[in-house]
Amino acid sequence: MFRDLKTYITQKTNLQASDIDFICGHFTTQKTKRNQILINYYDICEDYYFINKGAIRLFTVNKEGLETSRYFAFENMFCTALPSFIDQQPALEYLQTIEASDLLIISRNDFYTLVNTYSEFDKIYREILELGFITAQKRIYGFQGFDALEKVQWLIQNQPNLLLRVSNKMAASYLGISPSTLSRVKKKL
Amino acid sequence: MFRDLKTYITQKTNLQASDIDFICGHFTTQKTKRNQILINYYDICEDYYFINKGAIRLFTVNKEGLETSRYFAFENMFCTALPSFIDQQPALEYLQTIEASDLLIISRNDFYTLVNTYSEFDKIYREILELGFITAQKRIYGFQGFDALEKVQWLIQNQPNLLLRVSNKMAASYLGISPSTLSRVKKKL
DNA sequence: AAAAAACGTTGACATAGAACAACATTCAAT
DNA sequence: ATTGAATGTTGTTCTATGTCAACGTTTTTT
Repeated sequence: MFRDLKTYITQKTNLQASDIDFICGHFTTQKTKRNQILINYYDICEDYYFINKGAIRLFTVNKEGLETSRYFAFENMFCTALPSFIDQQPALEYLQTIEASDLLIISRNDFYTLVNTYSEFDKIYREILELGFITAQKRIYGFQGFDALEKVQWLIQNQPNLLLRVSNKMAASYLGISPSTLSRVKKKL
Repeated sequence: MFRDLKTYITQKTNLQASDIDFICGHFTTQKTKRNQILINYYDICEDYYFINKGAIRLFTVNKEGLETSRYFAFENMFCTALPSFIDQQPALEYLQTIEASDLLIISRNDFYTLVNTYSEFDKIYREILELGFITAQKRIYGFQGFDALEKVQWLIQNQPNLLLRVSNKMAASYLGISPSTLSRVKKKL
């Protein structure tokens, strides 16, 4: 149950097995169906999720009812509506499993307690933030001035899983292009 | 000289004056002219900058020689080419003062030493990362599916300083629109 | 103060990609 | 296995915005 999380923590820290067990003890499990909503638009995010199996999408819906996908997370990744988790403001976005998934869940309180208790766990959080920051940066900069074809090529380079695991529609809304354009571009590759 | 930095740290931590003095002792000062390059494209970023006075732009130049602006920082903000600072890879971007500026500089080594020595300083770094992450997110999501007018309105809402402090050209390259379009859009506001 | 360079504005034109629609295909639930 | 719904594809049309160029204005340099 905690096998993958233990591996994850072991790889990233020097914590002892007993500490890792203690940390894992703060997580509960949840099995979800496909397309199950974990966080709603006006929810204040209270949990951090670790994906044992499955995939999570972060997306929002604009006033015209159009969905835009913000982020996708897969196995062995931590994922949540981080701005809301940090600031405790309404998420203004949805968190949704897009495949039947096995999740490990830790509450915000427990998470920050661990961060403040174990400097090694703090390092994990720091790494998540650093990585999240870099990923977000790359995405901004990768897309700046790119046309549709270049965006798709960038995606294949930088997140090759994504096009294989999610629908064209979702990928298109992640790239900020229309599904038709994505369809046309794919033929040119 | 360290007045603003001391205020900054005092506001964000519970550190004693003596600790704050010790921390400030790791910073050196630098006065720069307008348009002075702090970090070059292939540099590995070794320093963190705190802006006492002035403004810094993070930008890159694509293969066609076109500049795109990535980030602007002003007084009382920390700023660097963070991905390179974190990973010690070539920056692939430039850091440049866009006004005559007074900077405080701390080396990466000293910075991480402080982060690992003072849990309170670690919190500052964590806040920088959290804030950087949220800002980057907001920028991605704020721009997704926005037309030129909406982008400018977003900018006025979220970073009102920016349009006042930087040239149209730089603002346009930050928004991912052409200077002509920005000029036209501004008339409609 | 003069000259040069950079920047901002505006018009005319070109174009990538959105929108819409029709049809084909795949998926998912019973 | 069958059926209905969601997704993917492709053609046509339309629009926002880029590009280019000309001109005016501001800034920088000498």
